[in-house]
Amino acid sequence: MIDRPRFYLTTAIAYANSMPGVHTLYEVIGADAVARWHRMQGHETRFLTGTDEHSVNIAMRAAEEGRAPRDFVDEKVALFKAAEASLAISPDRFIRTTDPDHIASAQEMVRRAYANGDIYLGAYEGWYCPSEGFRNATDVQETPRGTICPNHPEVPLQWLTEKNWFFRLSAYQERLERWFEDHPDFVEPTYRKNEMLGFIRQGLEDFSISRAGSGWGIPFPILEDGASAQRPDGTWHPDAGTIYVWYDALINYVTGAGFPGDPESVATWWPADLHIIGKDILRFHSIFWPAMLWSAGLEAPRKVWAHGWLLAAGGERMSKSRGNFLDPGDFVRAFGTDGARYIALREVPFDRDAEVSWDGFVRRYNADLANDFGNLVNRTVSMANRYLAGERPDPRAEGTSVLGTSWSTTLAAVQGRFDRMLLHEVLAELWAFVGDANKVVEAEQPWVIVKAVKAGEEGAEARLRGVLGDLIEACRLVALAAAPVLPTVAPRILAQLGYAWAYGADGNGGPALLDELRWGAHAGEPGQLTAPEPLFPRLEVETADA
RNA sequence: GGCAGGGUAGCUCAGCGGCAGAGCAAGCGGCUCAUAAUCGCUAGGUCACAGGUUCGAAUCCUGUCCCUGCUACCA
Repeated sequence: MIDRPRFYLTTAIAYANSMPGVHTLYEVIGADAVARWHRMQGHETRFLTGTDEHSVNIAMRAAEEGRAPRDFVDEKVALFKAAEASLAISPDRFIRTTDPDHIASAQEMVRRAYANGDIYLGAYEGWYCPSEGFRNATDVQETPRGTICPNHPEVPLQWLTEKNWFFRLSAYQERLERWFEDHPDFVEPTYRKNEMLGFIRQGLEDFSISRAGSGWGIPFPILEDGASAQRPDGTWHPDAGTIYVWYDALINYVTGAGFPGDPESVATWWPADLHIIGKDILRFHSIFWPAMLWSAGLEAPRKVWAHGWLLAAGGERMSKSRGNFLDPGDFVRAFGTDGARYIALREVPFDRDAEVSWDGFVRRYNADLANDFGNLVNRTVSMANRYLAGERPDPRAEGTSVLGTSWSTTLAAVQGRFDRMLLHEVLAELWAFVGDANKVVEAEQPWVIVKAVKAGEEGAEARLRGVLGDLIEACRLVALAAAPVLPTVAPRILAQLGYAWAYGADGNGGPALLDELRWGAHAGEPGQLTAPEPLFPRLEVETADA
């Protein structure tokens, strides 16, 4: 048990069938910023992300390359981990659905649902592609030659019936409606919640949770007669089939909390505070998932947040097959770890889709990071070095400083936006304050004051120290408040200002962030600034590529 | 088809009965601490289209045209 607030958040697990794109990592970047925001506040935080590795599709892709599925997904997982490392993503656990504890977890969830009477044998029917398995009715195409699957147009589809286990979702209809009513913030943004409510009210059907055969998946733990499918030698009976990939995938969130082997950990970490997911899988997370949990005697998560998407020019969804794929390697090489994170979270509202472009990214980087903030830190450090020999003066008292007054409203707004998951607005608030600081430099003109100091004018020295103290404090506060988004640059800024960095690489271990974010929190402590060093080198405008 | 959301400056968007706004991009000027930076000013709009309600409509109502999302087992 822990004695401080805990926060358990997850991303969706990424489907390990190809290399990651920036549009996929956007969700992880956002979740990482939220995780760091909680860690820096001193909350006991658990941030789970990972990969979804089973399914007929993945087995097929591996077979196309003549490789074993495990070998195939290992390679994809390495690509995801490398891309996340380059973006300073800091999961407390990177979970894979092929992990042994997850396999045990998914099987236990099936057993519990069975014991609760929520699982029964039925027949699943649909269009079956010999290469890809059952296909969604909306994905198949009618042609003169018959019904085909777009990925394998040469092979006619068969209408097949398969004996499967079904989950009694219909039994949870009323409870789900009540849950949505009693927890109006369960799904956000609100318009997404309304879509889900509409779906529930249409009437819920049971869904299949197993597939026949011992393919690439977690062995279904129960035989048709209800007996355990595990054989004396520990292997699983192939006749039991496998757990259908959705029933497998969602369960990673309880595995990550320690289910089922560590009840104390589950008591600490479940229910999750937040699942951050894409809008395309909201139904599974907000309707199927709570029902699955209730069936197993567990609580529903506290919040599901459906974020928007990065769209290419013309509003097209980004994907590798459309050729508008944005490679995370190019992205990080161009903008740096922190620049890439900032741009992604600033250019795309966290609650909506947005069209993005390489030119837009460059403009945003130059305007916000190189010019407004990077240059503010640079000119501030430079002036303190030049005019005060690098000694750090205190800021003026909050009530007597324009910036001190402005900061109190900024901080309140930042907190509110963070708590409502509006990460783009968090940054907009902070950068409005950066603009205030740049205006203060022009209004007070330290280079004029310093001449008055040299002329021995009374009060000039105090004025100079006051202005520079305010500017240094403004830089410290913005760096700290933006640290969840700029985790590697923030410590460098504090170092230039003569402050030690008190937090670990993942944001854990330092003083409570909200104390640090008080105007003048370190007044009276002597400090020495270092030589100025550009943080975000300005980029030349490039023509669109990537 | 049904339900929901949207169409406002070159770009991204805010405003949602009371003088059309912000940021970026563009042009001009100031300043020199700074990363060709920054500060100020300017320009830029049939608020998708047509009708209606109102003293007054980007905002409310009706219709039309576009765009997007949801409408169950690819994940």
